[in-house]
Amino acid sequence: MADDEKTIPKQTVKRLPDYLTFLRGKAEEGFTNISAPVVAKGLNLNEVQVRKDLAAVSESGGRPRTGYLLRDLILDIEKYFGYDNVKDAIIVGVGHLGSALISFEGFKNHGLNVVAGFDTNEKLIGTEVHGKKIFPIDRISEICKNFNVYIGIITVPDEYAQEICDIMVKAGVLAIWNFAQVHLKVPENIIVQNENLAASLALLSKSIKRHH
Amino acid sequence: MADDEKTIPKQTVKRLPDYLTFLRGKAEEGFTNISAPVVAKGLNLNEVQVRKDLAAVSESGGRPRTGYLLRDLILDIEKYFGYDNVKDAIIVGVGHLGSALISFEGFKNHGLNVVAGFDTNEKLIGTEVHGKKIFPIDRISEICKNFNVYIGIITVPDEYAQEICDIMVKAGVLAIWNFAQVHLKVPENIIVQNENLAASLALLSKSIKRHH
DNA sequence: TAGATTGTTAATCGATTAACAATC
DNA sequence: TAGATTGTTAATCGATTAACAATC
Repeated sequence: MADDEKTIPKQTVKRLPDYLTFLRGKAEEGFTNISAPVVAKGLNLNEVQVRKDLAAVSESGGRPRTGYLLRDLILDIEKYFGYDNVKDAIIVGVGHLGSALISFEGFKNHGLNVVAGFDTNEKLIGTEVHGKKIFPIDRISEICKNFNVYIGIITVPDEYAQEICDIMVKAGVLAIWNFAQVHLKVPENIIVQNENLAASLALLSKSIKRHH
Repeated sequence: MADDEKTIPKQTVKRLPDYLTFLRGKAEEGFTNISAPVVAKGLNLNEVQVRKDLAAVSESGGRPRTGYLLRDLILDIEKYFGYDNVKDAIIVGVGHLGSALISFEGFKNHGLNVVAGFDTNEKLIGTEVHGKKIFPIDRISEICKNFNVYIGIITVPDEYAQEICDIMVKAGVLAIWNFAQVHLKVPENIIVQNENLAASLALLSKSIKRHH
């Protein structure tokens, strides 16, 4: 079987979602074509960088003078991320952050679907939060396996994060999005992405210091 | 006045919050010393990289064989980020995500303090969400100026994000943490950090594809 | 045609990793 | 002393930017 997917540089992959958001906005405004220089200006990036990024992901390429067909370009990026087949995820920990994420509209646009929430809180179990059912922790494995869920989101307090992580791994979860401020120990083949919100904000506030 | 702060590479700065979280955990476990190889193993990073990172931020340096004094190292990182003087921030948009962030415990550990929330919802105005008062949008400027708030968090629906951004800039906000999926237009001197949660999750789910 | 834009090759830049001497 | 660890210099790697020919 051919490896028909070009290897796209890591940094480029990180920028693709931003391009996608920007391009979708332009499409809504009624544009049908878009050029690299316009995208670069809009997102405050280097022109050549954008050109290379778009070239890397675009199947049909752009045309001198007119640029890219906006619709095709959007489809190419969506295809790269596999948005054609929606992926399911579970959220464990339906506190403030967890329930905010359950209801997060933005996921839809990126081919993601939260199928269920899990919590230890008896009052929550059996109820629905923003239309998603909440189950007890001990049903994680069963539900993940039945519904082929490979993505887990951890929004429990720090001290329970590792425990939940272990349960997820046993349940067949392959990728974990971790909001707890804990470094999770996982087998080699499992991918963990730590979302340290406080750290992000700290970095932002740090950047003020320099200018001020 | 001396530029007594070494310029630390951008990528190193990004890792510092992770070191901090890890080191604090080790301190709680009762360790008094820590070496670069231990940190590297714990966070799955290259040993030399950690050594360079720690050397960049540590004032007193480490010692062969014993490593760094854990307490000092933590203080050095905290000092670098300026955690000695807590910084205030406001949140505009007290929906699910906004109210989750208001209550987010993690901010404390990073020298950040949310002083107030703002919303258009009449039912919310005047109430408290997790102990923070909610004000109407038209009081953003007054409150930011009175309390010297330079950090703004945007958690409103996409279509209002630019409008809120403009109000913040006029109110003297210097750094904006944007959760809306919109590219904000700001003057040159204002820093915007986009937190595209859906995109992060998309990247994570993408990484599964490769291994699976 | 003239000019804007693409795609690509080459040059630069910064970050990571390797190698190693110095130290306790 | 032997061995682990630091700090630093050099080599490698990857990403960004510059330069430019090809194209419509």
